[in-house]
Amino acid sequence: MNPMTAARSPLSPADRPQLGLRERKKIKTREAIRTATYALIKEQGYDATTVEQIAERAEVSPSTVFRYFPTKEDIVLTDEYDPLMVEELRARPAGEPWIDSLRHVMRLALDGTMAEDPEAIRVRAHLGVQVPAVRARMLESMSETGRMLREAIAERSGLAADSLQVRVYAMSLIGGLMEVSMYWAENGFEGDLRDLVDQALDVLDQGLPTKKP
Amino acid sequence: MNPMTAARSPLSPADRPQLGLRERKKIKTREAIRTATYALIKEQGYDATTVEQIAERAEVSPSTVFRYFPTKEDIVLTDEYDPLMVEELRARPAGEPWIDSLRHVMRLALDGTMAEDPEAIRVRAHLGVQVPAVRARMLESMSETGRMLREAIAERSGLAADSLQVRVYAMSLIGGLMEVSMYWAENGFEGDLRDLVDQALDVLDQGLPTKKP
DNA sequence: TAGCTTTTGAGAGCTACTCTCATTTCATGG
DNA sequence: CCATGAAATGAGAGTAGCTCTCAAAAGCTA
Repeated sequence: MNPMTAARSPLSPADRPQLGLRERKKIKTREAIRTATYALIKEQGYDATTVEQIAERAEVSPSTVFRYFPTKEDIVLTDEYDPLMVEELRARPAGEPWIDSLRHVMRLALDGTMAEDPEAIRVRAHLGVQVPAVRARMLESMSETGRMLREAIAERSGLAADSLQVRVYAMSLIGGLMEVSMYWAENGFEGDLRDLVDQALDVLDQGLPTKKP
Repeated sequence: MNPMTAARSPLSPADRPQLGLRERKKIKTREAIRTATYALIKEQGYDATTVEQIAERAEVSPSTVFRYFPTKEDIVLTDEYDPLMVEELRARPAGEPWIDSLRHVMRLALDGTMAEDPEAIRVRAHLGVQVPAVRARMLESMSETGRMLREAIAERSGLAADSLQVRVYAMSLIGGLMEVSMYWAENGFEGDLRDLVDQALDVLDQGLPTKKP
């Protein structure tokens, strides 16, 4: 799920001789652009950072930046994990309630990311709160993930993946999960994100705890 | 709620002498810009329509267009209803389950819009499906509405409006409702949008119908 | 090393959007 | 009804994201 996923490729460094020099260079360039972007944003903020500056620091031309990332927001947000998560989701036992499957997959993704680049996850959430364009792009990319979710839900519920019910349900999950990282960032990154996700999934599964019976 | 709300001001035409000439002109200009935009988009599509063209057809300068609408997307999406809906929501009896309140308010807004400008509602949904930027802006504006929703939910649930639970719940409703208009547009605007909203609210309230017990 | 393919850089161009400043247009009190 | 102040407009320059084209550079293959 996007806002809480790794920035750096899981196949990260370029020290793998089985790939041709060309491929290795491409990976390096990608990383250079991202690193430069993160650094500049940390120094100057998102809006004040231009693609030209990013290109300069990454030692490539602006054209190349756009060749690697379709938009400036994508430099911050792209992750290579989503496809993996979908597989993982599909691999869960068919009898398992989808909320549990989701819980499992989310935790997996979060753990993986935390281990690899605990900074990125925070930076993203933070930018999501501050920069509308980034938040928008985040929602976009999450709703793409939502489309995949549909199928998993459909399989388990017996409903059609493109039925109104399944679509609404999937998108409501996405919306709820999105809000978690917003909440986390707005409250100074307090607490363990994974616990927050758990709580959110409880709400999404069972509704709000009824406090006045 | 945004994507299904009126394009034209509920206080529409400029034939109200109690307002000064200045105010009446402003309303007229707003309408001229919106009308021009809708027409041009119908002719050429969203991306092919430039702000310059809009300005020309509306007989104002491009500067003026941006003075009235912060972004091009806003020309299509802005509505003056959201505040009204929040009031309406708050006016519902305190004992009523919020889902019913929401249902009521949504139906109200939809009926109002249908009566005033049945075209706009379709155009918006359609653009939401086709143009990522518009969809993004739609989501943005809906999540603003979601912030208001929080308070109504908080009042009725006894939880804090800014608690994780309430925020997640509110945003999941928003996500679900957003998906309705996407679904509607993608399926050729078949069926009554209000019925679809009703069905969506059922799902959001009770979860998916369990078809294999 | 020669020839082919892919990647890159340079640069022109478009458009959304911002800002400034002079001009016009409305409002108002004498 | 006109003079003065306030608000809205237009013109224009400027920025930045993003696209496209084309020629040079770099890696690949034989």
